Amino acid sequence: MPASSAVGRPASITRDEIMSAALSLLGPNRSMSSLSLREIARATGMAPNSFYRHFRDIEELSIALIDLAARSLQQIIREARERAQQRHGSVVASSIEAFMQQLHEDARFLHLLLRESHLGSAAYKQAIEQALVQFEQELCSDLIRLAHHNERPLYAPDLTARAITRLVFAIGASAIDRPHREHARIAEELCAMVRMLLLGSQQMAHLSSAASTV
Amino acid sequence: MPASSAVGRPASITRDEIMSAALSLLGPNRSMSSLSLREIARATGMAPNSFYRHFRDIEELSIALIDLAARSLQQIIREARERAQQRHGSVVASSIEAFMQQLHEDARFLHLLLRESHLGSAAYKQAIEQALVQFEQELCSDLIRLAHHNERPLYAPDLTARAITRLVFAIGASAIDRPHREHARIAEELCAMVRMLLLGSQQMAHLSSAASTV
DNA sequence: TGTACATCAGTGAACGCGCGTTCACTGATGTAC
DNA sequence: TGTACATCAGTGAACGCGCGTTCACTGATGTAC
Repeated sequence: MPASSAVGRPASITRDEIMSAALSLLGPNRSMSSLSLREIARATGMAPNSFYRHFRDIEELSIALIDLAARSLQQIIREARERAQQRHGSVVASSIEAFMQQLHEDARFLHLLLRESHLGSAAYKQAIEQALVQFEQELCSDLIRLAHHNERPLYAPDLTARAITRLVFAIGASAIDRPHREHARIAEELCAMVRMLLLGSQQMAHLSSAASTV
Repeated sequence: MPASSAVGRPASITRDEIMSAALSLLGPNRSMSSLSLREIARATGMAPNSFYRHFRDIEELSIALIDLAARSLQQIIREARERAQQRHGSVVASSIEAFMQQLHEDARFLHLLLRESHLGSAAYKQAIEQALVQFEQELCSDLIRLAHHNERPLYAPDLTARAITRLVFAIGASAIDRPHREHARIAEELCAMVRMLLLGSQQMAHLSSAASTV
């Protein structure tokens, strides 16, 4: 797998094509770790050994897909938040809405991030964990900004952000197996859960500041 | 796999032995879905085809293991709660403590419940989902009892119980990969997160009852 | 512009391996008498 | 108590299969001249 070079025969199969083919094989009952190299080659329409021209092994492909999925979801949620801020709507509600919308439209990307968090090689798990931590951090700075704006401080914003992220991802993961008509209800419940976390975090900040000023 | 009968040669390999062998193969990088029948037979010390005398296939074994793990964890947490009630301690804190203790001692059972929730066959996923729902229900009735005792009602106790269960399981799942020395900190953080949910739920109950009595 | 050439993307054939599953069997056991 | 027998747990050998990986190759392409 040499670095792309100007000399020699140019590639007619692209990394993207292989990644799309792999993605198309995923589904409610198929995880990345259950895909074989030959299966991916078949879906791409190439000879099995051609795989090696593009990726060292399936793990490398998996990690590339995780990165793609994480960037894609992050972008979608970022856009949703910006739209919400412009309309002075609820940032939390519209993020969750965007998240569930994505789940509805095509679960494959989310599948990757939500349901394979704890399988596979150390490197693979680390790639997913890193993506989650990035979500947490982005949410954390949003929460701090929001808390400042509302004049309602939060207790340990990082912890709060992590709780929200993990909860949304956990509930989202189980929502993939539910029929579409339940998704609206699940999104509402998820909003209520996140509201609990935010209200509770505010309450804890209130309690601990009251204790420290006595 | 006939029902156990009084006639004929009695079994010298037991279902339990096979289940233990399978369990012993699990670990941070091995999930049930990655085990082969032959591998399990090897670990049990039997010929591969003997497997069929005890289980129809690996899925049946997986589901039996899920049931065992769920019952075991449920028992441990039930005991922790009873002990806490006798000592008038925090039911939530001691449940989480018992949970993390179990994680520390032997992650295998928890591994099964926490990390394979969304892989494998429909029947397998359903078995895990059912175990989670049972946890939620048990926690829900505990929360209702506790809320009544404190005279601090909760908003949608079932939703609150689900949020707590899913959050604890999600954080627990990622804790398996962390070194032991971090477990105490993670347990504390988990307690804070659960406190957020409970305080927030109380707050929401308060707000909605205030709204309805105006 | 035309041609020779080096590069390297993609391939067909082959390898050895571990897999799930089947078959016919062996022989230990409890039961009937 | 002793013996013949039916049952059935466990097995050895074999099957065909899909797998990851390797090798030597072909031939399309861009570059140098």
